[in-house]
Amino acid sequence: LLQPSLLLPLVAKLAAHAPLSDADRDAILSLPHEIVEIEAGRYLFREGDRATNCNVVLSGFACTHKLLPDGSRQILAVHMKGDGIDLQNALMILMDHNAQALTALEVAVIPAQAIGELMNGRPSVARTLWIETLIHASIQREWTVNLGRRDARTRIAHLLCELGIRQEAAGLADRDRYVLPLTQEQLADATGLTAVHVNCVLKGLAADGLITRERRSLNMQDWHRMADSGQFAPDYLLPAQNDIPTQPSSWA
Amino acid sequence: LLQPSLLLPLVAKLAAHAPLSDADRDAILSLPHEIVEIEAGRYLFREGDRATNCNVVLSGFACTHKLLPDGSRQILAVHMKGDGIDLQNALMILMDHNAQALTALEVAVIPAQAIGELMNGRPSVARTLWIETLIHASIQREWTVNLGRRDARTRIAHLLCELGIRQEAAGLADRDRYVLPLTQEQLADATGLTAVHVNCVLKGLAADGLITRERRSLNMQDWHRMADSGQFAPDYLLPAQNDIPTQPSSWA
DNA sequence: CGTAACTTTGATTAGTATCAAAAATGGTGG
DNA sequence: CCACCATTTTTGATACTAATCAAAGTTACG
Repeated sequence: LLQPSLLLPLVAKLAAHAPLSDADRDAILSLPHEIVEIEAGRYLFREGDRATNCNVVLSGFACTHKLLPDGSRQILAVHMKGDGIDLQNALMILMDHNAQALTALEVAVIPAQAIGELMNGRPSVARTLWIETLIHASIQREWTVNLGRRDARTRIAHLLCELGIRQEAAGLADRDRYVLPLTQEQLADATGLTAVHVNCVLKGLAADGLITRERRSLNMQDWHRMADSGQFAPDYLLPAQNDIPTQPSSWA
Repeated sequence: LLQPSLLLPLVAKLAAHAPLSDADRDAILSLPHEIVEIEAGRYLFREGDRATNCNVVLSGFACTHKLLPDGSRQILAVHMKGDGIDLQNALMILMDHNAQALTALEVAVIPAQAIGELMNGRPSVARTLWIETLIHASIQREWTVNLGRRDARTRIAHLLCELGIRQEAAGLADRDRYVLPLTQEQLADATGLTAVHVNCVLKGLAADGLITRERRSLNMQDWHRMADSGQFAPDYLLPAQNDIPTQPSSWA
C-alpha cells in the first residue's frame, strides 16, 4: 500500500513550519499508510480507544471534542488538509478525546509504531513533528483565552479569522472568503455558546457589514475590521522555531 | 555552576511519566543550569520575548497567562515543583504568552540550546520531554472544556481537584488538603470568572460542606463528592505512553 | 419530492458581570 | 509587639449577557 504522493499534504505542512531535508521528506513519504474515506459525522476514534494509529487529513475537515455528563460537547480543535489529528499517538497509549468528521473526509492512517520508530531514527523528523504539536498547543492556548475572556461576538469573530488564515495557509481558500466547515451548532460547541446565540451573533456581524453569507459560504467585507472585532493576531499560528543542528556538537 | 542534584525535581517528574535510563537521568542532571529565586508577582518572561532558556520549577508556584486589550487576563496553566514552564523553548523562538511567579519561586534556568542538543543526541530524552509537553497539552484541553462547557461552580471544583492531585503527585500535599497557591482573583483569571463570583462559589461549596478554609489552606471534606461536583476524572493528568524501543528496528 | 438537518425568530429566565464599599488578612517598620 | 498599609476577601444591589424553550422557516440530501 505504498502511495507516497498521498502524504504530500503532511510534508507540505511540516515543511511550512520547519526546514525539512530531502532525506527526511522521503522518509516521511515512505511511511506505511492507508487511505480511508469517512462520511460527515462519523467518528474516527473515541475517548478511551487505544492509540494505535495516527490520522492525517488529506481533504475535508475533522474536529476533536470531549463530551460531558449532561450530553453537552466542547470542540477542542478543527483539523484540515495536512493536519495531524493525533500525532501524539506515536507516544501515548489512550485517547482522551473523540475525533469526528465535520465534512466528507479523507485521511491517511499511519501506524503509530512506524512514526515512533521514524522519530527514533531521525531526530530531525522528531523535531519537525514536535514543532507541529507545539503549534497545535499554541492554538489550544488561544482557544482557552477565547473561551475564558472574550464575549460571544469577539469569540466568533476570532474563530472565523482563524479558520480563514488556516485555510489560506493550507491552500484551500482566501482568508476572507471560504466555505464554513462548521454548522452553527458546531460553531457553538467550539466557542462554548448555544446555537441560538451563535445565530444572533452572525446576524449581528452581518448587520454591521463585517460579513455576508449565502449557503454555507462566508465572505468577510473587510478583513482588517473583522480581525479587530475578533482581537485576532495570527502570530500564534505561525511561530518561528529555533534551528538547532541535528548533529550534536558540544553536549557529547 | 554544576549542581546536578538541584534538577532532581525535573527528573522525578519525567521518571513518573516515562521510564528513564540511568544514562538519560545523568545526562539531564548534567545539563548546565542556574538557580534563580523570584519573588511573588514578578514576571519570568513576557509575550514577545526571545526564547533562549527553559525554566523548571524547583519550589513554589508559577503561572503562564495572556493579557487582552481591555486589560483582562487569562491564566493558561499553573506550574509547580518539577514542571517545565517552557520546555518548548528548545524548539520555538518567541514566547506567545507571559509567565509570572504566583508565590515565592525557585526555578532552574537551562539554556534552550543545551536542551535542544541533548534531545538531538538522545532520542529517548527527546521522547521523555515530548511526553511531558503532551501531558501539559492534555491539561490544556481539559481547561478548554472547563471554560467552554462547565458552570462556575463546576469549574472551580474541577480546578481545585486538579491542583490537589497534581500537588499530591509532586509530593507537596494531600489531594484533599493543601495550601491554595492562587488568590481568588487568580482563581478567577484561571476559570474565566470574576473574583466576586469566585468568592460566591467558594462560599457555596463551603455551605454545602464540600470544603472548609482557614487562611489560604483548603480542606476537602469528601474528595469523592468534590470530584463529582467538578466532573473531575484524573485520567488526563496521568496518560500512559507507548514504549517504542529507542533503537530503530524495521524502519531503516 | 419528501424528509431530516439546519437556521431563524421570539419570549422568558438564569447565571454571571459590574460597581461600590466594608471587613479581614498579611506583611512592614517603628 | 504593635500600628499601619496594601492586598485580599466579603457583602450587597443592580445590570446585562447568553441560556432556555418552543416553533416556524429554510436548506440539503436521497
